[in-house]
Amino acid sequence: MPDPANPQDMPPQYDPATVETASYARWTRDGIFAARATRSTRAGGSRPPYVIVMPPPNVTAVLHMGHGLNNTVQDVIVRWRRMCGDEALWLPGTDHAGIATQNVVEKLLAREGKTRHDVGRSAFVHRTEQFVAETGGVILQQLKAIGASADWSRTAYTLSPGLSRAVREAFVRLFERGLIYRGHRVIHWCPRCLTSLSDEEAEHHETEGKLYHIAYPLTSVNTRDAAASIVVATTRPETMLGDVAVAVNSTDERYADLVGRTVRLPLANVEIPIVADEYSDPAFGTGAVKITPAHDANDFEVAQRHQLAMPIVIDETGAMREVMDAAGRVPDSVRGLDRFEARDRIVALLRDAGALVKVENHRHSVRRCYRCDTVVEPRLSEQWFVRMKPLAEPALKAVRDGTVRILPERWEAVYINWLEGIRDWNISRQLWWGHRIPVWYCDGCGRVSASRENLAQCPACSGPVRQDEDVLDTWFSSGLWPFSTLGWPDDTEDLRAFYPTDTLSTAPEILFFWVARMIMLGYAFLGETPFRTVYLHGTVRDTNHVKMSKSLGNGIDPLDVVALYGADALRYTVIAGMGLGADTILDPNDLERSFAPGRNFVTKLWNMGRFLLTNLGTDPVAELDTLSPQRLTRADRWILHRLNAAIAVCDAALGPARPAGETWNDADRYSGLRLNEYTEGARAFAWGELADWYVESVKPRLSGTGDDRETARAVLVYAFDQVLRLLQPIVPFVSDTLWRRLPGRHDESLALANWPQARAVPGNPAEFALVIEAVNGIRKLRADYSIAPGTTVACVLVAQATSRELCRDEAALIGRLSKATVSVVDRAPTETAAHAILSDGTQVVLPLAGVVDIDRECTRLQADLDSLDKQLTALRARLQNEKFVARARPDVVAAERQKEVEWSARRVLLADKVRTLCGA
RNA sequence: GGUCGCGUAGCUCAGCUGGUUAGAGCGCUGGUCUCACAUACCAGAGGUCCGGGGUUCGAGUCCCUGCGCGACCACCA
Repeated sequence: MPDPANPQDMPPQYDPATVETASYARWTRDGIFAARATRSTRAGGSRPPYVIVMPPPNVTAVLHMGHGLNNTVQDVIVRWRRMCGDEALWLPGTDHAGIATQNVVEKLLAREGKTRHDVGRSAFVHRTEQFVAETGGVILQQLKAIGASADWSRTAYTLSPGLSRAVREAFVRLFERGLIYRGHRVIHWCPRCLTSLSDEEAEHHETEGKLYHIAYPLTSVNTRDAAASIVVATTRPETMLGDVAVAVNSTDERYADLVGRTVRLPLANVEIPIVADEYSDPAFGTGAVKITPAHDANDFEVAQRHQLAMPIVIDETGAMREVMDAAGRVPDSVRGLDRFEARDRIVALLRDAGALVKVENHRHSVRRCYRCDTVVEPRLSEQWFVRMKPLAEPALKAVRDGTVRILPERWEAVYINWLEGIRDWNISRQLWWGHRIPVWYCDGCGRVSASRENLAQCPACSGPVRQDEDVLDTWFSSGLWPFSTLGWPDDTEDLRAFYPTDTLSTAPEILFFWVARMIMLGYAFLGETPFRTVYLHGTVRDTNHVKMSKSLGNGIDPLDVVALYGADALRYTVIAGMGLGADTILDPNDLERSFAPGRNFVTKLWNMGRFLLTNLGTDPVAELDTLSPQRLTRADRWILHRLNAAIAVCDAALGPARPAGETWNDADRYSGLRLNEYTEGARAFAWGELADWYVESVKPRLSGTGDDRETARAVLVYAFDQVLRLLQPIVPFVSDTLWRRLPGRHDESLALANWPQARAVPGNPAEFALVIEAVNGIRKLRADYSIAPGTTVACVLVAQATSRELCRDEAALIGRLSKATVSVVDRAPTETAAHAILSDGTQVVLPLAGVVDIDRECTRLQADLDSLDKQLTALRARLQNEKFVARARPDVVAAERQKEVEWSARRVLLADKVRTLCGA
């Protein structure tokens, strides 16, 4: 059993499995994710609240990459804010997901050969509750496996008693304000789910269909008539059985004298009028449109205008049947047929009757149920609606004036456009699983009562009442989520401390379903926006850019990734690739390749920690502040300076956390939450600077003695500590595990440590850059001349006067990192040699007596010189261009001038070298 | 039909208000098991920045246009 406190027990490869479960258990035990209302500044505490409510996954869901992505985003943000000293709350929960869950349970019943009607409503609901209790919420456990730092003590559920009370309160308040009404309308109906759907739930799909031209014969024919019939065009011939009129545009001269006449509806054998209505577009089809009020929303409106009947000829299952006012319309040979079979049959019948004029191919969009993909049937029925216009006003204003910002910015226009044209929301569903509509009907006096409490009798006449059979759209309860989860409608401490929340992270697909409704309802009930930032991330797709989904078999199971490479590797990979709003492309067929960046980085961090912990020794490590600034070496100053730069990059990428005032100002509005930039900033520092250069440079100092060893240990530990802090939000497991082993940390938790801040660095931090250049120069020469890695070469630095001292001081370090014996001189030796010229003009000279290929070196040098000449010429032309000097930004011009000086100096040296070595 | 986005190295992507010789990771080539790390290190190859116009001293970046993808919205039957 390895001892995690003993660095000797650290294996060279990080093994996430041994660390992650234990880490998470410890975080839970220590309660570090729990937020307390009393600490919020809004409740008299000292910490600004920072709140994210988790988009509740369906209670029956299992984790997929979409969840993995979104919840990692939220976790990174909330962990960042937690370290910044905010009272950070990430509030988790699940959604009862009306249709989705009911469908799952119905499928289970189907396996037993039963339908929900066989078992009855209360038994069905009970069974569903049972199912949810047994299998639901699995996803929340899975989220823990990827490190989600949610406050699980507050886990909410839309169908819990508390949230159900919020739903009733919301419904009744809207009802009392006249914003909820019952209407007889044509709505989208799913014949498979047997429920109505909102406009948003009926998705458009482009479909290759046909446009049928059907002749409706005039009932009486004049000699003046050009034809004995009027031809209508339709994509859905089966609905003709429900036709009540043919509409033509009043401006359409072709049909001017037919208006007011009647035609005989084929097959149904009913006489129907020809009416004039603006709805008919003369340019489409034949310019004459059949009117089927019960099965088309537009036709419904036409029928209302003309006071026509509205016979229903398709039943709720999508089968042809006379349902209402349609007696005799459905021929025997069609009755009972599914609508699509009926279409074929009717087309055949029309063809036989000679009424089918022609059939054209026609591409159009067909709406399908968002849950089961069944083609939706427009259907006349009685539903509950929310009047949206008044609710939309404040929600529009909030985004327009910057109270709420949406990232990426382009979605704001989409949001505004949708809200401006918003239509009433059908909230009733003919389902059993959900919040039953809190409305009671009195058959005695006809009163309709919405009530917070269950009613046993009519409040008006005390007669018997019955509750509405329908349930609410699942998105109705979701819309209350940011405040129902905090205890609304009660005036709770949580609500005061944490509402409004800060950031909502989700996929753009549910901008209308959910985000806009939360904002509208937040204003409706709290008078305030539910959050200040909407962060819309992209979609996870495979390498063919196809959205990952279980049904397509192109998904990646995040738990597989966790098992293979660890949660940190998953998180890092996903976050590093998070361009704002951009899709994430991963290869489900090559997890190794997809997640190597994360796995490699985590291993690198682990090994850096391993080196540090095994080479630190047991002496106490000094605090950086206690060291005299004079003791800092060039490397020390450089790495501390680079750390400052990294912190600045991360801060700029992440922040600002919240608007400076009531609204976002212009500078802040679209900045921040660039998670990929943050990750890259931290990675580049950790790997490219700290590991590659500082750790390498510090090695001899650690095994030395005295003050310098103390300094090196102090700086190394400080820098590593700080970079672990920067990385904690992204890779919490490995960073916390390493951090806890640092001297003096013991039982602290990195998740609660302070976020890094820049500190003043004495002296010139840039000097070390020359060391790096020199090492790179020598390495390049070695590679160019194929000098075996084992051999140490002699090397001369011909230093510029300004950097001579620096080169002398650091000669040993340069030599060690480049495997060379370095000496520093003032003038170039004349022997045959390879060389490189550094940016300050210092030359690296590598004697190659007997080995160097003079011709090759000359060729190389000449090429360098040519290239430099070319660039120098372009640079000088630019500087001599009056317009450039006059119009370019002054700092740009200054930089170009400086460059000209440097390049000229290099050219002199290079030309000199070419002359000595190559003659000519 | 309307609106919007994208097209930069073999792959996935950065490139912020136009201004050095366009970057990273993965992959590839060559070399290293160098006492933290071969899930690593060192060096390298690889780009007409989708095509065509234009604005500008200067365009991957701005404008127009063409091509190719993609998303969202939509009551033309």
